[in-house]
Amino acid sequence: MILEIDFNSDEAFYIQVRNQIIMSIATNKLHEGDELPSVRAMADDLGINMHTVNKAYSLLRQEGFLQMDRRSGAVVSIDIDHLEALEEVKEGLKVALACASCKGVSADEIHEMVDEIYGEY
Amino acid sequence: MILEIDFNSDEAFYIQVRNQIIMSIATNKLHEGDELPSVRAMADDLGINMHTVNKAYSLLRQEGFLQMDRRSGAVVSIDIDHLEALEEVKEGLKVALACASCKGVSADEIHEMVDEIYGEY
DNA sequence: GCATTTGTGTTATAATGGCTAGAACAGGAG
DNA sequence: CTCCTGTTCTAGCCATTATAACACAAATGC
Repeated sequence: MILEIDFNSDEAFYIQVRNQIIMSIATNKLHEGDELPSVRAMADDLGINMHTVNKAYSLLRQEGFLQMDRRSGAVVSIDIDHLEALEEVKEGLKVALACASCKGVSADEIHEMVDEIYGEY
Repeated sequence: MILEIDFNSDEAFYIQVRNQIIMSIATNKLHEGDELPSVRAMADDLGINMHTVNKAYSLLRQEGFLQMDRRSGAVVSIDIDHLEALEEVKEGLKVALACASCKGVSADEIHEMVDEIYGEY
């Protein structure tokens, strides 16, 4: 578990932690069943507050990426609801692709990017 | 200009306004040179504060979608920097696609979605 | 022509809520 | 009992949102 916080980013710390954990799962650096460090250990590592990590973990649990238990800590456990996932991804894509389209990015360029990113998974 | 604010959303009002204006440009409901309503008029329409709209307009100006003038108000004026646009789009896609991949969404399904969304532009 | 009114974005100030954090609490493991 | 979990309580700070007053430009009335 090697995450990095960008203290100058305008993204909230807990969002950065959440995103990096999701990307770690996607890139196979984290697998189903892996235990994450305790909120304190992770917080010390990153130089942020335990609460901020806890918030990230809670969000990930709510989004179906983790399960949390008082004694064993947080465990990667992905809850897949395919239809819901498709809907959520699509909502996110709408805004990003609207931006892209306005700025003259073609559909082909988007497809290339998608393949490039998915190539790492 | 018919926008709608979701008062229950966790997205800030000014972000909602910004996103909808960008999507309106992408879907050709707004065109280069079109004048947007004054911040007061728009705010009254949406039932929010003038300042919130002003913040959205300022952000859009900073992102290269609008130009603002004290007398003529806000005008759609797209400043295209293709390389920068590609980079920004890619950053946004990374997180969204990581989520998608974790939830079992295939690259093909993403490509379908991209075509579906881009079909409206 | 000039004063007034109306409309524009801007600035100053303040209330509210989310993000972050420190300290103390509750419960299981060794 | 001691150490390690996550949880709750409390508080400071900053972004978001809002009200009021300002500064400037255009249109209106005389």
